[in-house]
Amino acid sequence: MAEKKVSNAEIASILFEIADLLELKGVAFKPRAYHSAAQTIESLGEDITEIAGRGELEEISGVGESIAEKIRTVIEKGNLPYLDRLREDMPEGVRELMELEGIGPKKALFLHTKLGVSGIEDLEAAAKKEKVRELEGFGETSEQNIIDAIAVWRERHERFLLGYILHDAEEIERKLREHDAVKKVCLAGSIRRRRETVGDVDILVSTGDPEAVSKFFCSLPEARRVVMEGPKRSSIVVGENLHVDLRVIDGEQFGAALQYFTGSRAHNIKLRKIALDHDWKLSEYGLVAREGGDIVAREHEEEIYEALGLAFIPPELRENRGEIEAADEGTLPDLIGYGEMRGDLHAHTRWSDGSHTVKEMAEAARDRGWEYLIISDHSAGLAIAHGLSGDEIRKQANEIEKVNNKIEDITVLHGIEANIDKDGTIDVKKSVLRDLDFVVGSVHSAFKMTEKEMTERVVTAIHHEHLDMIGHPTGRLIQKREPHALDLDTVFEEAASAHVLLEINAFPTRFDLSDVNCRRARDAGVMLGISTDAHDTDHLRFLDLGVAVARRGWLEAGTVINTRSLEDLRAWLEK
DNA sequence: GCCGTTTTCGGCCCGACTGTTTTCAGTCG
Repeated sequence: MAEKKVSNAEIASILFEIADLLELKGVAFKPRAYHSAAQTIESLGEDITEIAGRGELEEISGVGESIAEKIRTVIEKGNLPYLDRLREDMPEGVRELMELEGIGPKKALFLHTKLGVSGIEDLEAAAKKEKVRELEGFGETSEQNIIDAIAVWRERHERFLLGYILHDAEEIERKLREHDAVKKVCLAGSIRRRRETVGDVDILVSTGDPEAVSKFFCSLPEARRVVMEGPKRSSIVVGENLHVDLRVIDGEQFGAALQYFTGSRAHNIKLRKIALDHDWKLSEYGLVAREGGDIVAREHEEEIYEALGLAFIPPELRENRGEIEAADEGTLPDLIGYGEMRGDLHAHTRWSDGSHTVKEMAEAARDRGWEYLIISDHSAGLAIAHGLSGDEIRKQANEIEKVNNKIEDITVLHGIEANIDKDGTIDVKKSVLRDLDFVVGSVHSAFKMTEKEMTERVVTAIHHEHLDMIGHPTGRLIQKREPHALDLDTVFEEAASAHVLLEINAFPTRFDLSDVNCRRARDAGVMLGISTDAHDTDHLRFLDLGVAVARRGWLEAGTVINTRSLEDLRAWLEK
């Protein structure tokens, strides 16, 4: 009987809960320790069970003797008596109150003690009965704020997918840039770091006329609602309840503000500690001497990193995943650039479930300046997507040849996205595959297998003589479907030795491999390919999102096959 | 509970805002 493996997310969630419960109890400092350990583990590139197996838990930053012991207990026993005891001490539902904006541990406990509320539903009823305003330290306003916070809590529980909002955010940024009174403008926050999901959008501007710019911002046609409008800070709601905040920054402090608002929090905290070592302090207003307040750096972000003795850290790396240490040692990767892609490896047409013809897709790819486009429609096994039979694949070859004869400045290659069946076989005959330029194999069915079975399935496909790339290797859909059980270390090892590519699928719902898995793959010597999985000419723009994932995964151009010319791509595939 | 080119003990990131207060605690990013 297979033992259930504890995931990093589960361990992180347990540590987050301990942090919250300790905070509710009023314990000092420990909550921060648990919180910090949880954050690190949440974004760890390796399975924590593996690390525990090697006895190296305490090498994880923020994990010491005590937390390591608790992690081991969870892995071995599946539960944690320490957490159970904490839960007994703290009435159910109190922690839930902390999910509300404006409610922290103190207020949560106070509301529970005074009103007997346990949980958000209870609190809402009490607030509507005007019970909250009677409490010491509360008033009518804070009661209304609680009611509003509950409405927000109900409405926006999810984050937004980067790929679906980046374009709109950049449009707003562009409009601001074109405004006469705007001197500098830049996206900040998680969108600048290109996290796969984004909570809200932060835009920084410097201007000589804050009021005019704020007014312009709040009257943008995209603004469905103005949350607040002021000279320092304004906030609007666009699209499906996405909050966009504008912050007006003094031009001399722009670099410091940009650094600060780009985050991540964990990254910034570490930087501030380094600043302290120099007897400086770092804030959104600048890097300044603790005594006397002399300014060390503030106008440009680069100057702040330089002053701290660090190489400049690209925003995509600022997650406190070792980038500060690498910047200190001069070992940061020379990240793949957004302009380095030469073509797309995976796109669909009307032959299967795409919405454009081969010619239309080719022209759109050419207009992006690419050298090649691989058309890889679905195979017959995916009936729902009108997958192609062997005959149809041969007919498609004729069409592709015609398009190549007609269009200049781009080469269309003929590929297929074939299904990897349950037993690891590819659902297209070798006699057909042999004539194709590129073969992607993807799992599209029977996701619920054991890790062992799924790993065998994928590894069998990797060793198929015609297979070139595994498409969306883990099958996850962000915020929708968990990755299927798969031993990635084995997959990486086999892909590297079999000379098979793993895909970074840049479709906004996928981002598969993910940033942390890219980094693991790189470390295992795997060659990766970035592709859009476009089903529409407009989707070709997703390629840059894939580059963002790759950058967050510390990848250099050399480990991404489609930074290479068509000639070099073909040479690699020949091997 | 973690961590260490000033520490194995004594610190632990910074500043602003909000709502409720005559000086501040709590919360947020």
